[in-house]
Amino acid sequence: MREFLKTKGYKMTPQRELVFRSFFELGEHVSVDELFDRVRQVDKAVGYSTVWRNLKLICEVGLAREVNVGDGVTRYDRVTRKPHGHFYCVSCKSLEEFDLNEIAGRLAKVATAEKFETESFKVEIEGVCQSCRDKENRKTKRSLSVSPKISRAKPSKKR
Amino acid sequence: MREFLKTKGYKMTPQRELVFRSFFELGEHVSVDELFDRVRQVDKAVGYSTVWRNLKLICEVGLAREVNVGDGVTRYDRVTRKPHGHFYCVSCKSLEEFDLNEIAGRLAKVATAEKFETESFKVEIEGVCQSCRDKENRKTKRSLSVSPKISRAKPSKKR
DNA sequence: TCGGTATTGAAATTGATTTTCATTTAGTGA
DNA sequence: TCACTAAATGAAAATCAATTTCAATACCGA
Repeated sequence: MREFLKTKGYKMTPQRELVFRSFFELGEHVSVDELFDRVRQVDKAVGYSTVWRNLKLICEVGLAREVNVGDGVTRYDRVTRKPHGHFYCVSCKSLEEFDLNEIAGRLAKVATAEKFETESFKVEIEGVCQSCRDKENRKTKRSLSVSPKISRAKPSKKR
Repeated sequence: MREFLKTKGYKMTPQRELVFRSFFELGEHVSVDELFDRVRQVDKAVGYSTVWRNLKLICEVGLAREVNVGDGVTRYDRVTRKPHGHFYCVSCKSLEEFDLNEIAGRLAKVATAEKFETESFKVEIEGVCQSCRDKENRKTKRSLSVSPKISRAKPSKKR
């Protein structure tokens, strides 16, 4: 890793190493905040911007990609050998992956047909996962819920 | 439209009508700012929040969807009969559509297999469109460009 | 070890999005 | 038509994630 970065003109620091390591430990769909929390568990002195910058760097060198599911927070997805899409559960906000093998091929074909030079795909399926659906069913059996008109509640957060 | 909204408990106002009309005139991938500008051309008195709220409302009643290409601005896409994906040109930031017919079918199959209740799909292909590629080619013939390390320039803006 | 450059951390800034609140208005029912 | 109530409006403020600034510090090659 150190060598890899060196060739690109970056230096290695303890903070950077910790951020990189934490990111790869956490795996998929990590937000800056999540990564920050993780890093802080090990070293309370690391600043938020350091985590942010290094996460960007991980993308920069091609080891991760941004993922945007429309809930207002950017997530970072490790770049793996296999292309994959995401199930995004609008209820519990969870993100699950599914294989994109065969679909990717078709997308590539579409792009080529349109003379578009593809860098990457993003495929998301939004909906409700099974466990949320089960929960919902149990609930509506008792009380008929009324949904509010316009609202997108967001949990608050402290840095 | 008026009747449609009434059944859902919403009132019709001149501002709302203007926002709705402007949105459908503009067509695809509209940002709040773009819509706001358009509305203002007709009526200088309409507030930004009114435009914003009514754009949300358009989504709420199912006539539009949010689209997020990761450039920091949410766009709103008219819901049409045909499912479509987007080409996002990372160079000129343009968004073009492509037909999703056959791919949508496959995605639906994947979702079903995973017991996921699908609400919608998002399919994006990121890359470089032909005209940008042409421009790029012409440029690099003269000077070898060096890309900056970390940077994401954003055009500034005034409300 | 030394020097130049990259990195860090705290705080400030940005820019989009969302909410607040006082005021106005649409639509309902008398 | 009139009055009333809930909804809508507009300006300004608040929020929130993302990004930049800047002074201090740490890497790493010579």
